[in-house]
Amino acid sequence: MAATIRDIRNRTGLSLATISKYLNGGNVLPENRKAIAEAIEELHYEVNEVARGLATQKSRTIGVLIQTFDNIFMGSIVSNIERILREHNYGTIVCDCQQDKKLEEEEIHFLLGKRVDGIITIPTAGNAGYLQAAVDRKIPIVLLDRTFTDQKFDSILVDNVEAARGAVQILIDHGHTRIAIICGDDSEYTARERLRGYCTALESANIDIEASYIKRGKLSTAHGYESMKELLAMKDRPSAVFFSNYEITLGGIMAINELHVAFPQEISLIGFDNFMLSKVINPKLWMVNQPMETIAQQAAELMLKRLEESGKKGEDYEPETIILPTDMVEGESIRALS
Amino acid sequence: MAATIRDIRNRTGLSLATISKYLNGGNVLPENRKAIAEAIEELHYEVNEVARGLATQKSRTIGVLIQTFDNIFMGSIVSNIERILREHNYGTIVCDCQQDKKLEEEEIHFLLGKRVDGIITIPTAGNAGYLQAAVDRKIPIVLLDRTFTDQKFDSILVDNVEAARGAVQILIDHGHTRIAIICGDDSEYTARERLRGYCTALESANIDIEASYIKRGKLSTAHGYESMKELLAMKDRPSAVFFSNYEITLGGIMAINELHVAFPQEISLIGFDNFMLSKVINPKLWMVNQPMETIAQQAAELMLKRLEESGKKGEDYEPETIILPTDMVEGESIRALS
DNA sequence: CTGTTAGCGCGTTCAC
DNA sequence: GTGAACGCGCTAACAG
Repeated sequence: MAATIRDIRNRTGLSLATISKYLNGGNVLPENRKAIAEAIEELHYEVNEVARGLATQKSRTIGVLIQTFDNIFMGSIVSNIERILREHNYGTIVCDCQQDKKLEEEEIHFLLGKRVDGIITIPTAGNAGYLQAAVDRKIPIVLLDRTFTDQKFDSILVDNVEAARGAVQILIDHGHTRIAIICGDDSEYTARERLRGYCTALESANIDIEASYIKRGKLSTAHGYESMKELLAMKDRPSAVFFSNYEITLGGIMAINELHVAFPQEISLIGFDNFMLSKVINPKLWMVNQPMETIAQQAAELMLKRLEESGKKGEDYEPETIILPTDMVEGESIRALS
Repeated sequence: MAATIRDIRNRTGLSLATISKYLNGGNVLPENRKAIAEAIEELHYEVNEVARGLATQKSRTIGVLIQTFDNIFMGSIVSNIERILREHNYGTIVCDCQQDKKLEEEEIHFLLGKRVDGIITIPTAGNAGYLQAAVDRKIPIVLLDRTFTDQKFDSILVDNVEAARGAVQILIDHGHTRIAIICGDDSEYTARERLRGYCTALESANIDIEASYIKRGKLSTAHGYESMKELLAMKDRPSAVFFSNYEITLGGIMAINELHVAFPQEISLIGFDNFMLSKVINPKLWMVNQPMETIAQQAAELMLKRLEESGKKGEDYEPETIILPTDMVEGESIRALS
């Protein structure tokens, strides 16, 4: 159906090699250039990237494997990665594994089957095993948001410890000492880090860590919701709560609204990762904000760099770890205790 | 680097055809099956989908072209489409054109270059011109959320007129007559439809349509924000406002919060498309809700159906239009006037 | 049921 | 600068 390079040959009388050179920016006589350009125009010719991929052993496609699509966080990251890669003429195949480790490994094979030139992923699994097939293929891999301890990869992270420490410090600065955290469990890299930041802040302020103020569980709206309710029901309830991720923030706010608890009057709050919420909730929520665009940009650029390298020099390189700072969005959800 | 079908031949002594048949589910002797399976295992063989694509002239990849990634609406749709297609062994290449018509057309060519087997898209442009190249290629195209008048395509739509009519009717039922709408301008298909629904509701209740209560502009947070402020500043300000899309709802709420306007006491509100907001805003927001999962599912399934058909029968088919109903999420943001 | 032989559309040597 | 020939990895007839 679609025109091929051969149709252009028939139309121009030139050889395949000449046309190929034209397409790839080689030296071609001006008159021939013109003839080819015209033929392309008239025949609506478009390079068949599949055939080109077979010949060059490069698909000019990057696989992006994330945990879920269902939050604005992912949308922003995927969107930006996709945009930057496309500007460099790379396509993006996006998969989400729905937090399922088995699916996650399957997706890797799926992407490898498509012969992606590289993989950018936000891991769901706790270790790098599922990536082995990709590692064997020696294609660039860039990890986002979390890393592994068992194997080194290029990684783009945020400083989770510092982000959490900073959030708790703000509460301390406002005079709070009964500070709770709702966070993920030990299986979650980011949860471990953020909990560490929480503890660090309290310790350096000489505040005892109260186990019942630490609510661990899944990184879900439900966990945020339930935990917030439990905290509110305590006899010696905390005066401030740190929601340590997006879903938890959402769930926590839902519980607060449902129980008609006024904040910051009755309880002080600081959330995570939910810039939209901070604009829409009344009173405005204090919030730790991750630099989504920067994360995406760094990931895409590191990937492009690796792709370029692997064309030139030897295969091996030293994995890089880029740690980005978070920033704080001020709100009105923290009450100063005298 | 990676093993090919030839390596398996060398390993098993069988021919390429036999191995190919094995891979494609043909009849192969049990002993040979076993030998091949073992070789695949040991060599870590994975089908090269690029080569297969060249041979079959099918990429088993669908292009999804959307306007933007930056709202949860898109995330949900893309996520579900991707999941369903993958379950049928199709990959998905997602592009967003950032509401830019020129980019939109470029993306189509990009996808065609990748030889996608079909395209699912939420159009940005007002007419089907940009799709011409894809139409010429005779690949299935499914439109989401909006259609064109100049050319017929498979389309998955929601009943925008009825959705808007229903929203305004709720306000009327609560005794409101000074009802404003913040919506998009005439260039937007959905905006036209929703405005029609608004007018229909008012007319059938014999309420005069007040031009100053109709705020048209871009489908942006900024437009929602500015318009809401303007409405609140009117001498004869409306007693109720219908936010007719996601961003507008967001912007409207921001304005309300900023000006510390109490709702529903001072003004009644009903929003669109922002399920998350409805859970998190206090008091709960009334909301028109689009069935995202169903939209995505219908789109993916229609695409799969077309792909199957084009394998069998003739090329042509009669475009289908599927119109889905919206539903209403009750809240506490509407005050009953006596 | 299995092996042989052509392509699929393009990139890439080499000679010319 | 240009042209012919081969190969990328796989599928699809057709013969056996």
